[in-house]
Amino acid sequence: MGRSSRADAARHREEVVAATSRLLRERGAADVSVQDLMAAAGLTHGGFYKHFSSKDELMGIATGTAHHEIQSLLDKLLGEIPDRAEARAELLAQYLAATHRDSPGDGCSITALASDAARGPVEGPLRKAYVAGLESILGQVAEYQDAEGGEARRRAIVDLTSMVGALTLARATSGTPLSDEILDVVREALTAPER
Amino acid sequence: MGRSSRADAARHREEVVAATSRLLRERGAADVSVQDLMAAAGLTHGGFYKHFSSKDELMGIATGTAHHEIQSLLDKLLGEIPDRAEARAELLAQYLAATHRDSPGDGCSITALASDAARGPVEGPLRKAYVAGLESILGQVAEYQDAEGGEARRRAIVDLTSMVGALTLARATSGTPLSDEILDVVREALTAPER
DNA sequence: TGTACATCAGTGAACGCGCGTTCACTGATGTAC
DNA sequence: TGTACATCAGTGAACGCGCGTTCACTGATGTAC
Repeated sequence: MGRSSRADAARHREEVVAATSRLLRERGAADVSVQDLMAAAGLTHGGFYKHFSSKDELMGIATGTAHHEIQSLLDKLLGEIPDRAEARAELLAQYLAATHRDSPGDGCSITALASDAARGPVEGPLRKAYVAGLESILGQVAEYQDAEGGEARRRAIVDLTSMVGALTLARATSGTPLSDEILDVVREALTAPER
Repeated sequence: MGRSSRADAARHREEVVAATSRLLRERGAADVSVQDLMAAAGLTHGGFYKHFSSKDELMGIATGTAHHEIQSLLDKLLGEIPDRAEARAELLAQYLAATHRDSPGDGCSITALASDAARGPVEGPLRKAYVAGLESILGQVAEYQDAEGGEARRRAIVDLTSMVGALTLARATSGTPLSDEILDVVREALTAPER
């Protein structure tokens, strides 16, 4: 084989992180192996530790990458739709959709990684990155609310918990009629005019 | 050692199922081992297959046991408080509490096992038991609503998704101020008078 | 009630497997002159 | 620009480990008479 150029090595690292960000959301930390992740960049597993100090460290890095991807989408959507209420309705429509339910790999990291964050070690890299990202995303969801300050934050918490709960249950029941029903009912309830 | 009596064997089986029901909710299916579960009944791992055909089968049985435990609690609470609105408020108070967040082992199986159901095989015993229990529990939560028929079901879906989302995020952030904030904000939002 | 024997719950060693991590090695890349 | 050498990204075998599952065995329990 022989040594790769610095540019190639940097590209390999990025490919591994990107693949991890996707597979981590799809399968969870326990079900992605170092071998899988390196293979995603066309490499064998041995060189892993030239890039990362441990699997745990990569889990933290990839959690941050996944969160940043979602934060970009939130920023983009709010930038495209000036009216807050409309932007919020569009966010809910995209979030509580069958497409989102069926592609966790490029979907919301808050929902996809919640159980890994809850069950992993409190001081672990994944948990730390998860919590930091959640705080940021909560701030972004608050900007979608037709309110300011504490009230905007409270509404953001209510919106986000409903979104996470609905997507979580829709995924747990996917393939059954209940799954679509959950998405539809919650989306309609959250966008009902009396709110 | 020698053979155990039928009564002892039946007790052992029950102990293993009970321990699984608890540990499964705490750690998830991948992080409970056959050895752990047998040890909980004071046994060694070898005899496991005298009781169950596979670890997967036990995961399905224990999911059902956990669901039944929650269903009993829901029944009991509704039986004790005649007024539906009061019963619902009490349910929300108990569900969205630090105590519940901190003891997943005897807490809501819908929240605790959602990611195992979502990530496991669609035709696996755990997923099947999970979905069946979710339908039943949804029916019970509908009885807490001040409405009938489709409207009661819709409100139950909204309540349950909020409860699941809030508990999930509170657990993912436990130990931080945000965790308590999520429980408080969602509980207050769901029990606000204008609802 | 007592005896002989079959049953089978539980034991503990063994199996193949995949995991995260380590390491001696290879050889193209990067650097010093 | 060309050459000599040091660097280090990637390889693939090896490590110890815990897993789910199998199995020959033990000996108390359950049953038939």
